[in-house]
Amino acid sequence: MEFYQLQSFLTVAREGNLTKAAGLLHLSQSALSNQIKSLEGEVGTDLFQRMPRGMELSFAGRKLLSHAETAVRAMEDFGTAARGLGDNLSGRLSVGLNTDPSFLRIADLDSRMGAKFPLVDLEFLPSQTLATTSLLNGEVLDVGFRFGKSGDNGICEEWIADSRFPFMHCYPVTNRERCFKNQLLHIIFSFCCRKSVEFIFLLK
Amino acid sequence: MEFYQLQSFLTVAREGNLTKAAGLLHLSQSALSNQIKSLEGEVGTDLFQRMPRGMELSFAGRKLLSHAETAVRAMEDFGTAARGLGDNLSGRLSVGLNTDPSFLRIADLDSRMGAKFPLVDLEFLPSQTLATTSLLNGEVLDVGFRFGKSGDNGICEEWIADSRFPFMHCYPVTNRERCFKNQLLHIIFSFCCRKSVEFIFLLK
DNA sequence: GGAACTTACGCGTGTCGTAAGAATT
DNA sequence: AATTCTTACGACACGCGTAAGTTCC
Repeated sequence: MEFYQLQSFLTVAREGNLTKAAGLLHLSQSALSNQIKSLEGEVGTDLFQRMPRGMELSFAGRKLLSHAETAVRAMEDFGTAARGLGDNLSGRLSVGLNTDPSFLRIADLDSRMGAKFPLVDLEFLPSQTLATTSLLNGEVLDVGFRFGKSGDNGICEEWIADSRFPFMHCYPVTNRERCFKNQLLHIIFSFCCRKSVEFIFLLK
Repeated sequence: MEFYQLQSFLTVAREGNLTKAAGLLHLSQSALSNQIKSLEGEVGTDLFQRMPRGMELSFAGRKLLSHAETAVRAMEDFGTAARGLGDNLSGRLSVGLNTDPSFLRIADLDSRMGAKFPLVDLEFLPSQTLATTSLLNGEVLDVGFRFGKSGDNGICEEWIADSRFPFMHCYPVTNRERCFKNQLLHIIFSFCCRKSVEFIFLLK
């Protein structure tokens, strides 16, 4: 029984729909379906009733929902506490800009990052929407903006135009070597979350 | 950042010693070392000071300890709540006995299991200590007692002679098909935990 | 030498995504 | 036909253990 399973459980319960939940979690339907099934296996009971129109919490699911919520909140608290004392972060992070920096409010991002993380060196490079993907794959960029979906697999996309932008769920980079950058990206995501822009934040 | 990492963090912090913690968690030194290092990577700071005599919590580690404790407790609460409503468990579980059932207090175990899980069919089979391992591997037994260590890899052993028997940590079976039996084994473990016996409970 | 942790490396399990299947509207 | 969830399957990443390497007592 792992953290990600409980997160998935909550998301599916909240959305009442596996497909939508999978989208929010940046997961395929089948992967999420398997996660839930595996959790149900460990619990020993079904957590959802499979309806023709989606997933509805079962009796056991309703019973366990609050426990799952507190557990997930506690885990997230650990994460934020950890990130809170990471003020000694340092390093370089290359950000690709596909359009006018002022439109992307880069100055704002830069100053807020600089205030909070003086040792972090943000490097901004121009990168056309169509070039961003390959620059990410070539390790030239760590992260970048683009217009519209890329479709490239292995790259995590975040709509920053959507008001319900789930930046709590930006955990695409899991390999150990990138842990450092992961944290910075967490922070950048939280800065970049805004409602009125129609591009995508890319992360390999 | 996953549940097992926080459990490991707590155990190492409590023991102040990676080797001993690895034993309690049924893990190799190196695996645990990697877990801690990976967690430190995500957190962005060292959690321990590596002393010649063991691991000592760093400043950040002390700061995060309480958060980790509440998170782990919350996750465990979820697990116990889940197991609490699993009273409709049913199925068959084969238990190998290497010696006198009365010495193993099998009647006690059986009656308590029967009271709590009337649909669970416990099957007790004789199995010499030396035969138990192969019977487990041959899927004849699901679990069995033996004297002393087996040394067979892929089989999880639990000392039930030790008063500090960590039956909170019996999570060796992870593949999906065995989830059901996993739960029963959890329960059996909690029943079998006693202080004055000198054999080992085997679990493939 | 012994006890501690880290690093290197091959292996296996589990999770992922793609794609096809089943059920319902 | 469209939407939903499940199943099958190949692929890859991650965590594991063994064993060698380092450091300190």
